[in-house]
Amino acid sequence: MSQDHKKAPTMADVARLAGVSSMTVSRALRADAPASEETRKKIREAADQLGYVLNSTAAGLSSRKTGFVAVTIPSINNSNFADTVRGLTDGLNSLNIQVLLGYTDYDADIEEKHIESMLRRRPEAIVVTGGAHTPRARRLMSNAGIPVIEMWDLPDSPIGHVVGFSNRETSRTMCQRLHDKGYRRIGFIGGASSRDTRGADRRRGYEEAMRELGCEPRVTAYGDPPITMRQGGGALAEMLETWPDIDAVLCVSDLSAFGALSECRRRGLQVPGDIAIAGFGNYDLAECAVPSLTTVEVHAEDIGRRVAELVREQLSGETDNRDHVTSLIPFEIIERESA
Amino acid sequence: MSQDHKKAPTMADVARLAGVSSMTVSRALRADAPASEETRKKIREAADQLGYVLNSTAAGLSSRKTGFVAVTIPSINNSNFADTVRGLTDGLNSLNIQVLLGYTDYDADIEEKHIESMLRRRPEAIVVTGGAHTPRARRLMSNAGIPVIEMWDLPDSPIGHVVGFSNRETSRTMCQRLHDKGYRRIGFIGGASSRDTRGADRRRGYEEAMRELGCEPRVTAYGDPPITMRQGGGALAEMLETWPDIDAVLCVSDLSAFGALSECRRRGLQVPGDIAIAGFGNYDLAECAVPSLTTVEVHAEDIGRRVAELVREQLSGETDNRDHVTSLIPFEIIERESA
DNA sequence: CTATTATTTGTTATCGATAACATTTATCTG
DNA sequence: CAGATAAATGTTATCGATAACAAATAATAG
Repeated sequence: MSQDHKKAPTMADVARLAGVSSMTVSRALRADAPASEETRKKIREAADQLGYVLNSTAAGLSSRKTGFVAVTIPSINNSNFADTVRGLTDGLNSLNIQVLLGYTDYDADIEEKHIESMLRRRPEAIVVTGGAHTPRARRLMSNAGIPVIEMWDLPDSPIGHVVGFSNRETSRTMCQRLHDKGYRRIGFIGGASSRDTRGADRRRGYEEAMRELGCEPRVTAYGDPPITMRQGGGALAEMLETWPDIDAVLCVSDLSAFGALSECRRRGLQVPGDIAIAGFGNYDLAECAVPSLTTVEVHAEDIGRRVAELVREQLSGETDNRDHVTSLIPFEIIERESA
Repeated sequence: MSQDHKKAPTMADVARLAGVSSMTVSRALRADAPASEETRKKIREAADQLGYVLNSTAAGLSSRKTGFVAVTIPSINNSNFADTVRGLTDGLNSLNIQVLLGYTDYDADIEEKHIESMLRRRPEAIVVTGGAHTPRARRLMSNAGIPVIEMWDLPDSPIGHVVGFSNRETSRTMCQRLHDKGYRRIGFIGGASSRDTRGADRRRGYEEAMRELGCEPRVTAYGDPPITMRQGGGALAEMLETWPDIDAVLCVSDLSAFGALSECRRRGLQVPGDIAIAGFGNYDLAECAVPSLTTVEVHAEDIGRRVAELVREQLSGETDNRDHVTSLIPFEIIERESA
């Protein structure tokens, strides 16, 4: 139970106890390195007895393999990104590579800080969300000499590989779908700032689609990203104030869509009778809400899995980061009750 | 744009360019170490020019300060834990300490694996969720020679400090509240396995309270933890099958509570008229749902902040881990429309 | 049974920074 | 302005492992 007192045993300590050289210990504790089963056992016992835990800081310095990949996502508390991280983590698990996560809070400056401090730890690859970075962040990543992957977006000038989809296209498609169903006075609810670049892209797609369809765009920008459920409700109220005749609302995410839906219920508005509502992300919530939400499924976990694959390929030298491979992860519209 | 080719510049490279010793570079790049403003500037310029990024792997090996804390949480996609991580991250930020996160998926064996691989990286402290660990995990943490903090629970035999609350008590209190409101045939919806020890504690609290109140406990265990919204709906259906006369349901989390709520809506049951529903966690969802959910607010972010404080105290030597400080974070019942 | 090859183990140098100590340069004091 | 104190910089050893090379031991072939 004593702490801080005795310093942690080192490989040399284990070697001494087992009566071998520390190089043999190093080898015995690694699965791939050659060592006889006999000594392996002996060494494992000695290690156990001392409570030895490998110091991967030292190992990393020496071998130049730190065994982790740096990843930044905008928010920890977002089902979609969580799914991506899960796919990524699972995919890298088999390579014995861990994920070091940084949350940017949709802020490029925070992202830059994270990127820098993560790079200090010498990750074997870096994965970032989106294509909008500070110039310095771009430079840092480009010069790091490791694979760089941007995900969840299709940047105009990618740094390395890309795994994502067109957010613009998702809302264009959804608008088209709403139009096909006969809705004409379609509004858009999203965040007030463009910090959430994917949200901003969805809005852009909406505006383009509306113009192409000959409809007037009606945007209610409300709150800082990520726009919450409650803000979704507030936004709907504001929207009804401005355009009382609205007949459908496209929301930047399922969360705001649910907020809007709840606001409708409180006001006694029928969904989709009086107003249709569509979301984005296909959160659990979308399926479970009453009425269930029409939304966009983006296969977030697949994004993570595909990123993991690319990381693996690049680390094993099969691919070069300069190839700028772009993996499109297809999205799909999930039609449910709300629209 | 070239990668992999030139190896990253080292401190020695910067020193050479700036015409000083590498020790001076080391000092100049750290805020606390002594160095003249003049050389600082000169060195920063040289570092910029070379695109130098500190290698904190090497720094950590030498200084025995890795600048991060290991944290395990059951699930990344859980609003409560996300809040705790936010509080923790923010709190440690001022100390320039990062958080390395591991997700255990409510599995003690996975937790053990994470703990081991995290300890290899020599964190300056380790924070784990709950008090249920494998014997080996306990041993590893005890022997690591670093502060250990268990959170979100009140373990019977804590390893070091504890920051949490009694999950049992939350559901006892909620049961009492429901009873006060006149409900008597109160059911409980939770996961089928005891892997989620906090969920199991809540169930235990429910059962105790029911017995004390002279009511029969009615538990529907459904699905692996964490029980989802959809499973909450399924559980409610099952519960109504078994006990059609139920008049209130206490759910292990707001997610399952929302699922149950939706199921009620689909069946045309009034909430709280026909059935009252109470959740746990005070997710955004709870406030936004119609009807809004009565639930338990546990101040998850405060837990994280308090953990960060304790880490700071221990690293600065103000507290000793063997003191076994327990910080109780008070919870509260949020009464809303659903019960 | 010797020569040859494969397997296992050991030795030494090194990864890139910082601690600890030594030295030089600047600043202050009477 | 000498002597003492403080501030800035340099030197050397070290953190704990692994790579690269070398040696010893075991296995195989002729």
